Amino acid sequence: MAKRRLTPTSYIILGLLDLAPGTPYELKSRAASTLRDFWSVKHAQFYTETERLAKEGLLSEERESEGRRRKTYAITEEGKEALADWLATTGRREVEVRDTGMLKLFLGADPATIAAQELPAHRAKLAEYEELERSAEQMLAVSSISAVAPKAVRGALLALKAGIGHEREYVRFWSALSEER
Amino acid sequence: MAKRRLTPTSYIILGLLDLAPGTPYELKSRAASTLRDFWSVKHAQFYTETERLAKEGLLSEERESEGRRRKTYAITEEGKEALADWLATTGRREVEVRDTGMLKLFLGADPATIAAQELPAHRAKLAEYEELERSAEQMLAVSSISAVAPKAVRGALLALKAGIGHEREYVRFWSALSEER
DNA sequence: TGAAGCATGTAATTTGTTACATGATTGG
DNA sequence: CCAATCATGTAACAAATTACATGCTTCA
Repeated sequence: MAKRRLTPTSYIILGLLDLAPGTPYELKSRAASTLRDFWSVKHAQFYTETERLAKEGLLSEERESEGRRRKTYAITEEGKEALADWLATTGRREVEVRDTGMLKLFLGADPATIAAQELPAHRAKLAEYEELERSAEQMLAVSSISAVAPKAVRGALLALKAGIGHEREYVRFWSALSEER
Repeated sequence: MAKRRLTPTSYIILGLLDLAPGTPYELKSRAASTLRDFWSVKHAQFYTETERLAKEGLLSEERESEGRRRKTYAITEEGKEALADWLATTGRREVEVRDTGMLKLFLGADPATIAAQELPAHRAKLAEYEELERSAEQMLAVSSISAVAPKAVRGALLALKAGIGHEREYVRFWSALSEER
């Protein structure tokens, strides 16, 4: 079983399955919102990548015997190890933005035109995040829940806070460009 | 000549060639720093993608007859049109972050561990950007230059300013997490 | 003068994306 | 009960990443 280097996509799947077993479809749903904003995975990948990971022994696979014969995956010990290793190690880092609006601006597009499209989108995203944050914090405020909340839940909230900061920055930035005369 | 949908990578190449003709290797160099931080292109792509674009008539290709027989590409009228269209249209937008540190945090890694790696990297990036900004602004301050500066130069500066804002935000964010007890 | 490291490409492999299909549910 | 839409998956295609090669400079 040749050890390939796992991709971020692999770890996303491992991480999501570390919370609970599920079908590729469920994973796709869990990955919707928030996570997709900073590392999107197309739905077909949940099928191909789970299969690969299962073949490598990092996931176990169980197929319904009747009906739709859905496959449910669960993380194995080996999978947990791989995930934990990656989370703990301080290896290759990478930060990249992939923002089509910014790219257009960079390449010489008219700032006001782009801003007109970007500003409302970022405002909306910011509002969405703030709403999410409110409800998440209410939940965690209930101490009985926060006591058992897995690391990843805390992590998701932190990432959300980061997202809010960046969205504020985006709103600031594109606002300034909208007003350009 | 079937019209495929061009990718951001295609437009990056078109945009860089819109400034001046060049070999794939030169393009790679132009794309280093700044641009790569928000849309990275691996060096092999500069070879394969220029070839595709040339085949589609968006670039013209000229090969040295002696020596290393390097290929120099230039943007064609058709290419300029394609670029301008894309820059002017307000189509599909996409914003994605692709930040391995944030992803680890999201998936449950220990915040302080990640912060210890991220914070210095972002501080360094911020310093680099600020330095770049200073020299760019000095250049543009010379009015004879700024008068002829192409749109893309202005755009690059704006994108740089955006980058600075985000790096500040990153520094703020990871600083807070480093202090966590 | 030889090693290191840029410059320059191509090929192989892996990933990611798009397209296609079809069964199940549910609101109207 | 029918049209959306959600759920579920596979297959084909395109793009990106990694590996492999090798000629040129340059500096110790």
